[in-house]
Amino acid sequence: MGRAPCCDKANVKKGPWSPEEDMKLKSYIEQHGTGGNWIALPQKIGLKRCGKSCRLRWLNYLRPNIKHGDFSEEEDKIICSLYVSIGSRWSIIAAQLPGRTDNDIKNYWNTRLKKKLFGKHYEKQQQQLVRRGRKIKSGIGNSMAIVFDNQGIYNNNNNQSPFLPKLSPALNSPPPPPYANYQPLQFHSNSFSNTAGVIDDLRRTDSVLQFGMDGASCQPVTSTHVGELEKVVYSNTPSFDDGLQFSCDNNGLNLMNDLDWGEMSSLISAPLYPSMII
DNA sequence: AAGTAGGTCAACCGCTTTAAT
DNA sequence: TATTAAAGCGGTTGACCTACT
Repeated sequence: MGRAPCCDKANVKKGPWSPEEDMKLKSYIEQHGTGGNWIALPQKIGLKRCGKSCRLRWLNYLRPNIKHGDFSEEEDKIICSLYVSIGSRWSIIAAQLPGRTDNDIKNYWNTRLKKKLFGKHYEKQQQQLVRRGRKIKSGIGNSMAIVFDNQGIYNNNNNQSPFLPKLSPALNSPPPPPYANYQPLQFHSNSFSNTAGVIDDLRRTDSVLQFGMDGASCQPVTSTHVGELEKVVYSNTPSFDDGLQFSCDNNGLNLMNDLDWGEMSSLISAPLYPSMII
């Protein structure tokens, strides 16, 4: 049995809010607050709206100091850098931008910023892939859709976004054997420093990312070492089903546990991410 | 001028998390 | 500690608008 609905669906109004409804909700909340109970609010005011709808309307439109309209260059940068590091956690991103709502930022990202950042080429490729009905694997966390394509590689190297880190020199030259036929992938973080060792087995098992280095078997990764992963990663196994495997250079990783795949994936910068269609 | 395609954004849906009991 | 309901959240939808043919 499903969960009970939060309101009587048959008796609530849906769709756009009228100015009268806005006024009722706004003036009530300004005078009395929400009372800590959105569900009860519409009845008190005499609005035929779901409590959730009232909450959304207030948060996204009616509450004071909401900023609408164009985003500044500075805001763009904040959104992009946060998206790259934490993915689509809009409420967290919105918390860094006073006056902006998560819904606004989400819409802005989906309709404009993504294109601005990734370019038209990326959009077109996505559309073509969908049209061709090819299988797109996008399961890396919830943040970035990664499409594997062993023919038409998307490479943003010559048109790189100012919001993303520069490619490491290694990405501009062919990968060394035995990865000559593999596609370079990139992890990035602000805290790269020295490099040491080689990760030769990196895989996801359930929600835990694991890798082994210098011939050692897979072990879980600690989040404290995430930032130390080296930039260049070569994919050799386009299989998400039983673990995505990479080989890569790394950076002094040794203690490993409790890094979930979402955290890891947030370190992957999609525009630089050549991929393979399976 | 009319029809169509694409873009935008407010609002909804349903799942997850949190808080109260 | 378990259960329940509300709040929070992100993905998706669809109405409206604009640009293009």
